[in-house]
Amino acid sequence: MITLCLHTDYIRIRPVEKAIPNAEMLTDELKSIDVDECLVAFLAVEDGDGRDSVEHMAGLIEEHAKKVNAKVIVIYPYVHLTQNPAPIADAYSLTKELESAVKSRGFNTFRAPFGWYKSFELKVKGHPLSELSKRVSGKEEGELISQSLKQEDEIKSEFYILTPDGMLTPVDEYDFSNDKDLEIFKNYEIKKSRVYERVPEHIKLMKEHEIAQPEPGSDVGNLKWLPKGRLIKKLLEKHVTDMCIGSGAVEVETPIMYDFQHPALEKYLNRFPARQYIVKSDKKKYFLRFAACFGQFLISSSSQISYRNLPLRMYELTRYSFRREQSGEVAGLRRLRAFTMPDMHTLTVDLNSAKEEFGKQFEMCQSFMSDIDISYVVAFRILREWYEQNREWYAEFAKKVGKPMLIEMFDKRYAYFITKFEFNVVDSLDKCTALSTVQIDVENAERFNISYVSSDGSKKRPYILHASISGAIERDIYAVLEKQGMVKSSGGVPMFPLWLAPTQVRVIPVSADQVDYARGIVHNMRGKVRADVDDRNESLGKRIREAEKEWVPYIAVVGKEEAAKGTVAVRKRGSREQLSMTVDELITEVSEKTAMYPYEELSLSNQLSKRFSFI
RNA sequence: GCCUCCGUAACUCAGUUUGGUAGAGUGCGUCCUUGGUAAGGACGAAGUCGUGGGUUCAAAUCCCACCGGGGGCUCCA
Repeated sequence: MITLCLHTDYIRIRPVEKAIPNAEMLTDELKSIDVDECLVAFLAVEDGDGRDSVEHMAGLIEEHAKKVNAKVIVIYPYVHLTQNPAPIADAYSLTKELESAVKSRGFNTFRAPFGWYKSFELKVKGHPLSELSKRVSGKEEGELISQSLKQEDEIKSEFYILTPDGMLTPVDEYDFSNDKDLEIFKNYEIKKSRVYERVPEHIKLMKEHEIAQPEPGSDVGNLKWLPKGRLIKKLLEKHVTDMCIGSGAVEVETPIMYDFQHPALEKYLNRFPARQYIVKSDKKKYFLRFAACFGQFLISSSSQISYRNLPLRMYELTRYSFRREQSGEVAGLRRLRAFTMPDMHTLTVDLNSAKEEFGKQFEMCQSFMSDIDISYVVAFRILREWYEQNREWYAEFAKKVGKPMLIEMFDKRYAYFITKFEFNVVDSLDKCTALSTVQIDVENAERFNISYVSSDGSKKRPYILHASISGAIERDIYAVLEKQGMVKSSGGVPMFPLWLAPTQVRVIPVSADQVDYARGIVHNMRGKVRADVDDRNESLGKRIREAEKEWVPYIAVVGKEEAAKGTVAVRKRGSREQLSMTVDELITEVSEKTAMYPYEELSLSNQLSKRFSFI
């Protein structure tokens, strides 16, 4: 926002015939303005200006007016002062806001009509303070872009394919005919354009299954989670947390906002390619975390750590991590501004130990991906000289994956890591998205002053691994829904992994006579199996159809016969056969298949007659 | 952030080209039906046509801006 302030003997303003398309209505008081002894403020509102700019500018005008002893202020919208004007609607409303802000500071105000060509005549007093230009910037906070983000353009890297036999082939020479996903991923990374007009599968499914929805009452990329989605998310969160703690991690919880001025944080911020949310508290500015790195590094830095304690793993489930992605980048569950990420950092004695941990965490990631039943493409990003020293080690990974994987080799270390891997998924629109990732960090021990005492009593810097075993939880759900959406559209039977299914067993009484028996079954399953009863007054066929549409893995029908024998007629998802089972057999089957996973109740009534629709 | 498409009942959508103030299916409610493995039947209620402005005798329909969503660019967990 820019003003040119002129202390004048008088000003006369007359709008001429012409106006821009969005000009304001010409009221009588705007048609001719004649003011004596006033401070005229020519005003240009710039792109990015907001309320703060108005307050700030009003303060400056007040200060200046008092100096020159002016009692009357004339605001004259004059876009030509800037090369970077605000959108017209913003400019108009902020112009009016500035007028009222000035008025509320005790001045008489006039305003020239907005959007009209005007002729004016004025006489500027000659004293030294009569002319003054002021600029306040509304951009100072919105545009904090890290160095790393700016550097992205300059990074040079080359792509290869590493096959399980240890062969490294430049991508251009590799034959992709046996691995479609890898080819799509390669093209995606090397940036060829794709044109799709379809809505991705998961966006339809997350609505159909009442999982999550955008919340227009919040910022973009901040979702509302409905009971079924909350349940799935809770189970995934619990599972990855159990895995990390099971691997020996200590669990902590750290603040979600951090001081911009903190020296270590400021530098780290500049090494990470993300935009931040800013929070103001009194005069201080804080940014919302984009990961748990700071919190855990600050803990590590103040802890007393001996080489005997290493490798030291520290874990937190960040609900939430915040990245203020450009609004156009936010999409469905794939990319959010607020997301849940398990973040584990491992301090290791030396690079050998770091490599060993890296390998273990790689296997944890593989195991998680298979738990949610998704296929993935592995990519490694490697500093070239590090690769040269560790060729065989990388070949081992290719063997573990059993499939060719993409290698990106960079000559200059542009970030804090020397190597990392990612597990990427390919979705229904051929988009590729990273889930799990682990990185070996060689910078931040120094930056955050993290050290351990080695066996000879000296202080040493550890190497640090950053690990997100599952990747963002929302993205896991995205990956599951995309995969099942693709199964569905290719004519298969989509389903959730059993341990994630909101309803695992749906009991359907044939007639009202069996409702009590059905409720009894559901009651017996509580705490072990998520079951509900479709006790609505609908036809049997319709209730079965709806259970199928909800992807319920086990549909248990109970009629006269079953009630008499104490059995259920089970229809397993994917087959239309009927299987007669006792209730205990069914409970055992589901419990056994889900024994390796967490269990949570669904927070909806287990009687469908009492449920309502959230959408 | 930029480009682009979209926004009509709780949901999915028709109606917008050629302006004359709304329709269907699903869901919901009431009643009938009391079922044997993917939609039983009848009746009924329900809409600021995303918001605000403009053009017009008249706007869901034409114009502008804004808000929200999808896709593309860019970017990432």
